[in-house]
Formats: sequence, structure tokens, C-alpha cells
Amino acid sequence: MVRIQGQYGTLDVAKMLGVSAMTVVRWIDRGLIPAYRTPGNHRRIQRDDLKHFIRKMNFPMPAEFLADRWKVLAVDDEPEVLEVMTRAFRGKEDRFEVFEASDGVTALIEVGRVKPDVLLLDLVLPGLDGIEVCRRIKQNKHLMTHIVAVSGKATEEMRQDILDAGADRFLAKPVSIHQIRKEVGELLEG
Amino acid sequence: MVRIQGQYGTLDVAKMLGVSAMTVVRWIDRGLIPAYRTPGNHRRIQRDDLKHFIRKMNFPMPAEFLADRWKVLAVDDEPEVLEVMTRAFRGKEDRFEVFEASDGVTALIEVGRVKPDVLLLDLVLPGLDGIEVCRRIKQNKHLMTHIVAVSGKATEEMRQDILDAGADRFLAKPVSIHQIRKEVGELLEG
DNA sequence: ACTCACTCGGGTAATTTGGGAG
DNA sequence: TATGTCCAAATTACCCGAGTGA
Repeated sequence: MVRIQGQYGTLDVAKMLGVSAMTVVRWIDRGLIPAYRTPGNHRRIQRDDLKHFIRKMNFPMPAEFLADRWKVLAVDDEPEVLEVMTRAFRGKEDRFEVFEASDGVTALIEVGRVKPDVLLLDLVLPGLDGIEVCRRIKQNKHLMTHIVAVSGKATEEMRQDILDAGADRFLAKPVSIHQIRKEVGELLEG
Repeated sequence: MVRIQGQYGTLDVAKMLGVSAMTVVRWIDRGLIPAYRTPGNHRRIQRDDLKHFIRKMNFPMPAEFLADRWKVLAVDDEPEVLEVMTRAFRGKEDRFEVFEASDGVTALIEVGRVKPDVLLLDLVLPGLDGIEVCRRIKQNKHLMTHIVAVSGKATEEMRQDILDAGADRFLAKPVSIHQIRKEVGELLEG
């Protein structure tokens, strides 16, 4: 059965959430999931309504919907910088999901786990070579990650090395919320 | 009662572990097993979360999970050593799935992506602190990874540092196929 | 031996979920 | 394939009592 894109039947939803179709019917009838009826009296659920329901109920988000939001991974060992990075996406939770890491090892594990669309990366992390990280991420066939590199020491030579290694953008500290929004926005639109 | 797609109710888990459903509820409420709620307030546990809990608590692994293949990630920058590591599982593809990485950055990304059950880790990788890697992996709540650390320089002091950092086993180079099979076998049986 | 805190199992009634017949 | 209704099974919150270890 091929249904029009973005419309689901009760069984579609049931499979996606791991419950029975009957349960989905009851949730709809209780008003938990908005739905309308076909002329033949079948229930139809719209994609966005289902997404909102899943968010509201803290269900594990199906992969099919996770891809809808841009995933951003923010990496810095200074808590204040991390705070600025995440605040750039505050109030935009419908379009962005933000992950954080404050050390290099955890950051790389998160890259593999989350497969972020954008990586905000502090290049100066203890025990990690930022240039090498950019290079390997760009080489990795499992990833399609844009990199916004951030550094405190910002010489023109360093900037060039980093862009050569595969970073898409370079920002000198201190970084502003406005800057981050602008760079990330440009990367994801283009 | 057949539930769809790797989701379990409290009684399912209780039967599997040989305790009462009430006890499972208490474990969930204490945060020992991650779970979410249906809109009707019933607890649901995901397959992987349950598997991790069973491993963490040293419960005997139920047959239902025993059939899963173990995921092994082999990491070394010397191709010959990597070859030995992977050859230890040749012909056992029905029980093991082997992944490889030959540099530290890619290795960590693979750890996050694959979430291996066992990591065969060369501690001496350029630009990466093996001790720190062990520590962070063991701290990471998304991972339940056994670590077999491998090193060319094997002093007793180093061995102790590594085990303190969270590695489960330590092997001195050169390593043999037999050694790897033995250590991995012991880790996964126990 | 006694308490204190904690864990586990069992019982209850009400609610939620799953399955089957039409 | 989905619907509406009916019934059985599962699950919940709550309470109580037994066992355990410090």
C-alpha cells in the first residue's frame, strides 16, 4: 500500500511506535493524536501531528523523523563557550537538535553515534589534533558533516591549514551567537 | 502477547530475568533500566537498553540475546597487527562481526557508530592517549564496551595504569590469534 | 538481640493495551 | 486494510509483610 507522502494509517503509526493498531485508535479517539477521516471512515494522521505527539510523549524518535531536524554537535572544553554554542539554537528546537561534548575523545565518539550535520569544533582540545580530526571526518564515508572550526589562536596561516584539512568555516574566538547562527545557516542552506 | 519491534513491557523483562514485575518497575524507577512511558502510563523498555542492563549487572544472558552477533572493533596502525586481530574471528562470522580502524580519530568515530561489544585497542596510536580513551569509553552511558588493550611497551606499571583506566584486559605485543580468542571469549562468556 | 534502611514479592482495584470475531 | 465492539491479558499505583545487611 502506497500512501500519499506525509500521511499515515493507524497500522503505519502502530509499527513505528511499537504498539498495536488498536492502541493507536484509542489514542486518536482520546485526542492525543490529531487525525481526520477519509470518506470511507478511515483515520489518517499527518506527519507533523505524529511528530509532535512523539515529542510530547517522549517516545524514542523514529529514524524517519530524526532526519528532519538538523543535528548539531558542539565541542569545547570551556563551559562558557559551549553555552554560547548551544544558546545559538535555543528556541529553535523544531529545526535543530543540539548535542554537546567537552573533551576530544567523547566528541569523536559522539560524531560516530550522532552523525551530526554540523560540528562546531574547538580546535585546541587537550590530546587531540584538530586538523587531523577535520581530515578524518571529511574522509569518512559514513559521515556528511559540515565543520565549523573555532580557535583562540587565529593566524592567517592556521586558518588556511584548517580549511585545507576540510573544515568548511573558521571562526576566531571569542565567538558570538550571531556568528554561529550565520555560519551554520549558510552551510545548511547551500 | 507479541509485541512489535524490540519493545518490552515490565512482565516480559521480569520473566526474562527471573524476578517479579514489581521489581522491574523499581529498577526502572531507580534509573537502572532506561525506559519510556506510553500515553497510558505503561513502561516500555527498548531491546538495547535491556541488553546493556543485563550485561552491566552480570545477569546470565537470555537465549533471545545470545543469538545476537558480537561486534568487535579492531584498532591498530600496523597493518600486520590488524590482520592478526581480524583473523582471530575468521570463520566465525555467524557469531562475530568485525570492524577495523587504523588511526585514532577514525577508531573513536567507529566506536560511537558501531557501539562494539569488544574493542581491541592498540594503546600507542599517534595523537591519541590510550589511557584517556579507555576512561572515556567506560564513562560513556551509551556504550557497554569491553576493552582489550594492546601495547608494545609493556611494563608492569603501565599495565596497572591501563587496567585502572577501565581496560578489561591487557596484552603485550606481539599478540597471537590464540591469545585474542581467549581473552575475548572470556570477556563475553563471563 | 535490636533497630534502621532497604529490597523484594504478593495482593488489590482501576486503567491500559492486545487480540479475535464480525 | 480499517473499523467498532467485546473480552482477556498486561500494567499501573499503592500497601503490607518478609528477608537482608549494617
